[in-house]
Amino acid sequence: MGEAELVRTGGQPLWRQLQQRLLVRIRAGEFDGAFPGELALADEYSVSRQTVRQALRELRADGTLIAERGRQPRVAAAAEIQQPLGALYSLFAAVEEAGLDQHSVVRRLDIRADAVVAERLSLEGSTPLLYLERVRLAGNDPLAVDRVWLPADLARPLLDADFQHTSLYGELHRRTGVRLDHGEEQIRAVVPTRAERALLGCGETVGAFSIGRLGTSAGKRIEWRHTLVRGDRFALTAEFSGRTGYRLVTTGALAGTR
Amino acid sequence: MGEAELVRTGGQPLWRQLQQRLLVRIRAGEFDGAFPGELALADEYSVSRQTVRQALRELRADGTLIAERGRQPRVAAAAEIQQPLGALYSLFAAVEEAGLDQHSVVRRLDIRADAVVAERLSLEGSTPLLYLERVRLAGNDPLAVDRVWLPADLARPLLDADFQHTSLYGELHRRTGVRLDHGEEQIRAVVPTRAERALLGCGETVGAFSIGRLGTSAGKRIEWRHTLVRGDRFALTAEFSGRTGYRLVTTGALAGTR
DNA sequence: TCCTCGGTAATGTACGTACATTTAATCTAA
DNA sequence: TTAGATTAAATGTACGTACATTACCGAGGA
Repeated sequence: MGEAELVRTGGQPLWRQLQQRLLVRIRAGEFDGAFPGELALADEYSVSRQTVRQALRELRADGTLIAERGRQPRVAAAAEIQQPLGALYSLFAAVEEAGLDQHSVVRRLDIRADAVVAERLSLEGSTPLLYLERVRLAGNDPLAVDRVWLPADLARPLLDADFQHTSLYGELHRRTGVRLDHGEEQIRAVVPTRAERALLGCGETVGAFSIGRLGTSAGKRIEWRHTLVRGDRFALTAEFSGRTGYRLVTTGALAGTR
Repeated sequence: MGEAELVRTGGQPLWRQLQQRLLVRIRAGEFDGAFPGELALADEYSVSRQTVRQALRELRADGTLIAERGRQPRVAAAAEIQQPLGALYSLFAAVEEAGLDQHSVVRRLDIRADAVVAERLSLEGSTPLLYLERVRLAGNDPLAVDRVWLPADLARPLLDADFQHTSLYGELHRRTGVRLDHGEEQIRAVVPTRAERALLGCGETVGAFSIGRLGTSAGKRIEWRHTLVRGDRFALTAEFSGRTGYRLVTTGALAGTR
């Protein structure tokens, strides 16, 4: 609970101390059932309701908490804040939008160790990883080569899944309850090697996006992914302004095979 | 001024009515000199200071207003809302961060007409455009080829500017008062042509980003830009989460010449 | 069984007060 | 003239109160 008293002299305002304490408790899952009301918190921490409201203000604004009149306030489930995430989402949404059939050819699905990838996931070099390698097709033509590594102790239930038509993230969530909530990616422009060109079925004059992605769930590194996307069939489209920042857009991002 | 009294019975809370009135006055430019303090507003509209604070809260959060302790609050000039914008900003910030000298070789700076570009800017095909073509260097090595078209009636004052060391946007703002506030860009992965490779000084196995950008100011299309960036020296790095959305990051995005 | 009517609990709104902290301008004295 | 002290003005923090509004649930009646 809120053992140590809030300090009223310290450099930090009461409401921010309270906010931080609450964040800790939220992340610990203490409030997964029900979040206490403003009055209850004011009582527990011996501060005024206004101070509690100030503490909750940002948490509500950023979606961590959901509170409505008359209702029991609650901690937002990760699912409720889920949004389209990342350049790859943008890619597959574009395929969807273009009305193209979307399926994959699974080239590898096994358990293996890879020291380089393990390190990226903050794991021991010998840790077994589930490895999935697919060629992704839009319509009948190859669009991307996609390779994913997940910790095997988490992802083993995926070993017998059929990834020709199902999405990795959907299957991961269905079978393990885990969902990506954060990630970083690095996008490069490259010239595919001959082997890659063969897989993608494209000529020498076609560039490609090389996208590396580190996905995390609840602060834990869950996924390393590398995707090579044909540059002649896909463009990243973005929109930005001072107010809204940078936002990926899906419209018109996909081209037919030339 | 705030003639009509706020209605205390209506469906809308006092603070929202106040917020809307203030927005109207802000947009009319009434507060361009100085924005009144909370107490002054409370007095003028006969509401409590808390109500005024609630009304101002969102305006401050979204950057419309700037208020700090002790200071005269003010309406944010368009410039102050300016944020790092777009993949190109990300590129040049990365150069800056790497401590590399940044300059350009100006290959063209003239007035010309281009029907294709004019159409993108929603202009007549024969409308004269200012055209600037530069090779941008980081350190001593070419990093990108940058071509910009601006409507000549706006950008003519830039004709005698020296773009070896000054930025287009800075110069545009200084000489015309116009500043980009919104834009769309499309990013492709391509293989540079032989001519482009010569300009960029890179080999056959190097890919490139092809970035097209349409920049607007106050809803008017101001700029069409095309930039070709060496893929071996630059990567787009992004971070995303359900909370924050998609955000470009500059750290570590730039590599030295291999 | 269903439905209405309260009661309860939660947030929303709005008022009030007091004092702390920061900044900028002004005044004063060396 | 300049450095320092004072003052005014602004927001920040924190407390208090009261009542309105909404959602849920349970009890009692038709």
